[in-house]
Amino acid sequence: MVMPKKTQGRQKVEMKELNGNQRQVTFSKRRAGLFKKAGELSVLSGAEIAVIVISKKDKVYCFGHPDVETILNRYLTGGDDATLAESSQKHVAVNEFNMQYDEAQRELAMEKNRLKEIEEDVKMKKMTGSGGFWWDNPLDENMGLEEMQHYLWSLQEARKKVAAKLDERMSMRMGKSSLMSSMDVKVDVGNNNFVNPILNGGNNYDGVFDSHGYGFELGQY
Amino acid sequence: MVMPKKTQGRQKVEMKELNGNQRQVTFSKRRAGLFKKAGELSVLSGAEIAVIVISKKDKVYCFGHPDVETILNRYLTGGDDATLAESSQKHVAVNEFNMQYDEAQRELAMEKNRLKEIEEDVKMKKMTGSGGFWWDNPLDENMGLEEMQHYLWSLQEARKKVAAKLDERMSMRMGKSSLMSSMDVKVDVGNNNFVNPILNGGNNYDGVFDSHGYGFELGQY
DNA sequence: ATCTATTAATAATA
DNA sequence: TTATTATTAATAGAT
Repeated sequence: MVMPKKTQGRQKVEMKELNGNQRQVTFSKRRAGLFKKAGELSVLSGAEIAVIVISKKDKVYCFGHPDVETILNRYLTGGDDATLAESSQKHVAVNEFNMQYDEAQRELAMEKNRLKEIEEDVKMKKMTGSGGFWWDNPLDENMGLEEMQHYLWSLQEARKKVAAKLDERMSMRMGKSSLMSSMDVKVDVGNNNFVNPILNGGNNYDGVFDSHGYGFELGQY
Repeated sequence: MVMPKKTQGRQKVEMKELNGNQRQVTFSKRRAGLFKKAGELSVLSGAEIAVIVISKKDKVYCFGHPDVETILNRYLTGGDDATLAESSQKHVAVNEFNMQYDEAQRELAMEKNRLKEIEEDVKMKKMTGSGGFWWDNPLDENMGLEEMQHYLWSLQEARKKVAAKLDERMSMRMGKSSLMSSMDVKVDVGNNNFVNPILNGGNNYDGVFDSHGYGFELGQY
């Protein structure tokens, strides 16, 4: 006797923004999962971790071990006994990483497009069966490839130049940036009403998180 | 013929602090997993998420969408910040693109291998000095640099604002300021001696400093 | 909130 | 570090 399956089980999910109830449910489930993962990583590796999630409705949920504030402080100042100078260096470097990362994005996109063209070119040439492979053809028909090679080489050179100039410019500009300007920022902490401690969902992990006393959330979704 | 199992497969792991190499490996793997989860949750639910991880050796790793600073600011102020929003909004689009970075990274790796094969077959062809292509134009890289510089500046400003507010918060909580004085510290950017920020994988992507799409790492574990 | 059938993450291994 | 693969863990869909 064959019992019909009770559910289809987990289905593969596209990584695109969900809507309506599905988004709500997924948000809750995965947020819980994320906090659990953070807690586990913290325990297993002894690392300090803070996770801040702000829903589309501006509700704030967060996890932190030992607690969010401490970690943010360490993040902003660069660690235990680090000076701000050091931390600033780190931040600048981090930003450099990000920028180079963004650049890499463009490169990636371009390379992928380039490849696609090449692939199609190859496919077409092969299908025509004009005798020999496409890369044995005269130069004019190889232009795509030539460009590609040149492009790859250029990319390498450009990367080096950008890295060098970026470093150079940062030294010049950032060296004299006004740090005090931010002191004018108005601080408004009046509307921070912390509420109930986290308890990431009703899963069996409450014990661990609660006993450690880390994690809490602000409001509800 | 029965082949002995190659591995025992994943084993359930006790939730206690690991040591030595095992901790190192687990930290890397799970940290990557955590960042990936954060990115997925961000995409699926449209939430803004920041994850900060500080290893036992005080190395800072973080993930943020749209970026850490913006989220910390929102967390600390409990509201939207027009100035911040504006400065980081520009990169939201880029970050959206970053969402698929992990995947794209693998695709790129594969495509690069294919490229290498192709190149192998045309290695003999000479590079004709055709007069240069658009990507050889130095103006392009300069423009990118300007954009990056602006972004860098924005993030720096954002960081300072966040730092000021966090300090206020810490003052309230602990009755003393831990950051205020440090705001005077001179920032020496020219000295950042960052060593090879590991890239994910043995791919040739020197410009990429994070394997999760939208985060970045500081140093090594 | 619960219950499975699946997919996804990852511990062990090479 | 990177790749494989056997398992465990997370979770999508349905109740």
